[in-house]
Amino acid sequence: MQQTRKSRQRDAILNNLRARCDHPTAMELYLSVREEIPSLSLGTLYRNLKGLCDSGKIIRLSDGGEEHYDACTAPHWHIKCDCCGRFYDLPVSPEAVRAVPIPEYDGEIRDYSLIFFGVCAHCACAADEK
Amino acid sequence: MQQTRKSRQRDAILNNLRARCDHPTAMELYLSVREEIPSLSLGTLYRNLKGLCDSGKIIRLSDGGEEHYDACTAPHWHIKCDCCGRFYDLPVSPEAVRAVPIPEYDGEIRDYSLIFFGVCAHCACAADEK
DNA sequence: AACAATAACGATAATCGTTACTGTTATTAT
DNA sequence: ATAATAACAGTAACGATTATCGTTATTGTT
Repeated sequence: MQQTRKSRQRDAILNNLRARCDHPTAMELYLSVREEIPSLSLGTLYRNLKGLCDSGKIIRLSDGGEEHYDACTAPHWHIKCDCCGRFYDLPVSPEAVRAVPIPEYDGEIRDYSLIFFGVCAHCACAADEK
Repeated sequence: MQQTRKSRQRDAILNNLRARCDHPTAMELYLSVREEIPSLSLGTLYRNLKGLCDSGKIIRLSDGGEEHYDACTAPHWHIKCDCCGRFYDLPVSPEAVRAVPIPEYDGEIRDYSLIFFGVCAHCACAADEK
């Protein structure tokens, strides 16, 4: 098993991700953490992101292209802008979370991923200006 | 704009996908369609999959790794097995679909993707046998 | 039916996000 | 302090997807 020892790199990665409200890609996070630790290797970033996901400290957001990462593990959903590709938080009440019906299934359902798609306010404005 | 002319390759791809109940990856589909058209190029497959997605004739299922494709466009959800990685249909009633709460959002929500995760019946059985 | 325009093709190279490998460094228990 | 090894930096490899390019096939027009 891994990630038993502490490391400055992993702390910096997790702290950086926790301090931001966007949902950066690995590269965006890499460039940002490099401002603090210029020697950070991309392999180290990916290795730690994987470990942090496995241990449930961060969440991976998938939609075909690059992965995005989120350090907020409280229940909330996301919207991805069809236009700019960014992920945004979509705060939902606990009641809404509970309202998602868990289907009958001849197996075991453990979790789900719910991502909305649309146009963010920023991109909608940009379109109006044309 | 593209995909204005008909093509034997695209028809074969779409028909193949419609005839199956699994949710194949591009490579799985490629190998299958090649049995009908051995000269089919992988580039042609990807180009047509993209076009078919854009025109809404098929659906792309994303979860980090390879993409999976589904020719069923009627509303239904999916479960991905944590164990074998396969996607399965999860038929849901129209009422269940309507039960998903659309959050308030300062932009425009157009669609959503809901994927459940768990263990399929097949993998659960395999685990029991150990 | 022949022709011209070009969408679509097959083959293959390039791209790019991610993972694996290798020798070195840093953490931790003894 | 020492030894064991997790974790690192640097870099090569991987794999799914996309782009390029010369050729083929479809389609509207003579």
